[in-house]
Amino acid sequence: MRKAKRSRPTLKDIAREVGVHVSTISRALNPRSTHAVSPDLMEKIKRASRRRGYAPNAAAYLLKTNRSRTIGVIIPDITDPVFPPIIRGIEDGLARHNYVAILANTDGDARRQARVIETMRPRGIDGLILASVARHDKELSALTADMPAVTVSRRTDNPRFSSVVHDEDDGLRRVLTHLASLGHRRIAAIAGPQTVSTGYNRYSSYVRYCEELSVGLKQPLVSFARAFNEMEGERCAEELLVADKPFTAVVCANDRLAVGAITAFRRHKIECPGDVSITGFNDMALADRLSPPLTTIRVQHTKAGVEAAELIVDIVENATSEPRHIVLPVELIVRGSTRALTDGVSETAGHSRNRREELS
Amino acid sequence: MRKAKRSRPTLKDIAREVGVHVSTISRALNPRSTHAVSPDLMEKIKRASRRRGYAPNAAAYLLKTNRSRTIGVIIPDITDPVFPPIIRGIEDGLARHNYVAILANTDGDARRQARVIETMRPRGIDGLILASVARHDKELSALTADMPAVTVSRRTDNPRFSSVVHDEDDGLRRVLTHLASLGHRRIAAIAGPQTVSTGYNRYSSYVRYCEELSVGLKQPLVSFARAFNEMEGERCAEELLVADKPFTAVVCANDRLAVGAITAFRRHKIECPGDVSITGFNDMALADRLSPPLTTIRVQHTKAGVEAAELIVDIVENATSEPRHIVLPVELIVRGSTRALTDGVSETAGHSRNRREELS
DNA sequence: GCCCGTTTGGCAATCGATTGCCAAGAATTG
DNA sequence: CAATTCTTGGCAATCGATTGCCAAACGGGC
Repeated sequence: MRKAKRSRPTLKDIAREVGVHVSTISRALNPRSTHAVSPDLMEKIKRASRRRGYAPNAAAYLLKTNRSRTIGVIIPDITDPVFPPIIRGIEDGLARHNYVAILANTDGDARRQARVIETMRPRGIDGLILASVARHDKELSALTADMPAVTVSRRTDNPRFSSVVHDEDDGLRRVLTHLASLGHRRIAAIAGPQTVSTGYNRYSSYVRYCEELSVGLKQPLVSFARAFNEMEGERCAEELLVADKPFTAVVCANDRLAVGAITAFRRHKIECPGDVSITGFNDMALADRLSPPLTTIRVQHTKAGVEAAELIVDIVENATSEPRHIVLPVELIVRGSTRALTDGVSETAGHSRNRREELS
Repeated sequence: MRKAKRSRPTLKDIAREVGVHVSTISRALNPRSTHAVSPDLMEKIKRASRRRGYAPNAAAYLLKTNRSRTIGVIIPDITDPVFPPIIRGIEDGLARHNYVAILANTDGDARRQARVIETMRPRGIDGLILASVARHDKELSALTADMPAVTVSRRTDNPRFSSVVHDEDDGLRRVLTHLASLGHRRIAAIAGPQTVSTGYNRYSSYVRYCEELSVGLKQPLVSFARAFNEMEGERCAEELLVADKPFTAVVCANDRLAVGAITAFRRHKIECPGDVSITGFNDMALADRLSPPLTTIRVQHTKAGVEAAELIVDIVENATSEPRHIVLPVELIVRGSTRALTDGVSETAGHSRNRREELS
């Protein structure tokens, strides 16, 4: 049973070629133990290993050292346009340190999340990057008890996880200040799921800044989405309409909700931005090509991914224990979906719809 | 130096617990050698390993068997909306067989592609799924000479790769038949990069069906994009306009090119679908929410990913040598970006623009 | 010329699972 | 009852790299 023909060279092969023991080769190639090898031998070994294209066998390395240079990346659903840029950033960041990513989708389902983590664990991943965390998730804490982990784009209430998030609060401040400056005084909201930090934080900030700027409604008009997608955006928009309270603008917890809301309003002949101003959050791909182009908050998704990668690598390599939290600044992008409230237009979205229905 | 406290149980642990040799445990747990273990011992072993939560150490398994149950997935850029659904399909398909995916982006760059393959190889990947291949790529053939590989969504001229692609030809036939039925007789094209099979095939089919249906221009009016993105779509649309030949419709090689074209035409006050009908390809996310909603070809991205995963697993596990090629059917989705040529409108996009310029 | 300290490099155990080979005991047969 | 076959399960080598420990070899000081 001979060795497969084209199999990659091993330490032993290089050792045979140079004429020394494998352990010497190992030490020569490992920066931490270089001192134990004479310079000229060193040179010979380096040349030989380069010539033969030697690369250490990852399995053997992992088996011996328990370090795989592999990070598990867990996201709800890669087809949600928020995640690709994050993942891209993660991969670029990991690649800088010669790490690779194993990816898995959970669809936001805790059972699936448990399954994928258990699939990854025996593969010896060094750590996890979680883009899927809910605010409370004790199971997750148990599952990852012995593993470095950082959350990206979201946070969890477990203080042991490091995190990279966007400045949601500042985003809402900018959005509401912008709407206020356009004259809007009755601003409704389509909030995201309150089980994840983004949904929760954006909603809290909305409430706070509405009050500070006095631009909310007396009895707040908010509809809560059960997911960050267009369908829920449509449903919530309908819900706002049936409340029959006048509003002139709607702050949505993300772009996809905004897209759904615009569609639903349009069905009721309430046009954006003519009859109602709508804002999103994220500045996802194509947000500028929609009709109308979306006024939204641009967040640094790719950067967040890169930072998360750097963070996890640092934790893994330096056994950093103190969790760190990075907050990335955001930017307001004003496009066509928001418009100044003109004096002539006293009618509001909430009312126009009802009047129309009475007529028909 | 004691063993780390919470480290996962190994075969040895289970063996000690049941009171037999590790090799017996191994055989009992491995379906292929079950016959060599008595039923009741079998039962005891299964119970014990389940109770302790035993999972084989992937590194040891890989080291010994050279099988990692890991597939490398190489794509140009995950932030291009075509790829997420493919990747999703791949992961779901792989998960069914207990495989995982390692992901890497190449940005279509051959050097990066070589680098990522060389990063993956020592990790013992069992095979590759390539979404990034160019039509000709001899380097790739060399890099992957000893590795199972399938291409998805694209093909390469190397016949040894299995592939999963969409029926591009039928897509173009449907698009052109649709436009012809709307009365269009001068149909221009924005073709994709001819270095990849999708760009090349779609263009060839466009040429062929234009002729068959006699809906092309006498001297064909085609602009070639250097990449499948909005910017190139804009550039190509401009290029079509300067040619100063009348056309009433533009067939674009994918949705992003179409989006760019619509933007560029609009800049010239040529409205879609009023002045020109435009079609895309892929039916990417949000294609239905654009203005105008895009008439396009829906392809089964997720299915393609799943099929590619099934294919590579089959090749890996059964050492299938005969390459297989799967072609998935496509579907025409008619939306707002195409419109019947009304008799009243004799004016064409190519001309209207010039007249306008003369006036101004 | 002897002793001691420092390099330099080899030996061998180890990580965890797989598997060919062998042996003991059980079962079958004549 | 003896001989033979079958079942069951243990032994030990192996995959490739790492690393603690030990032993030459070498140089310098007295």
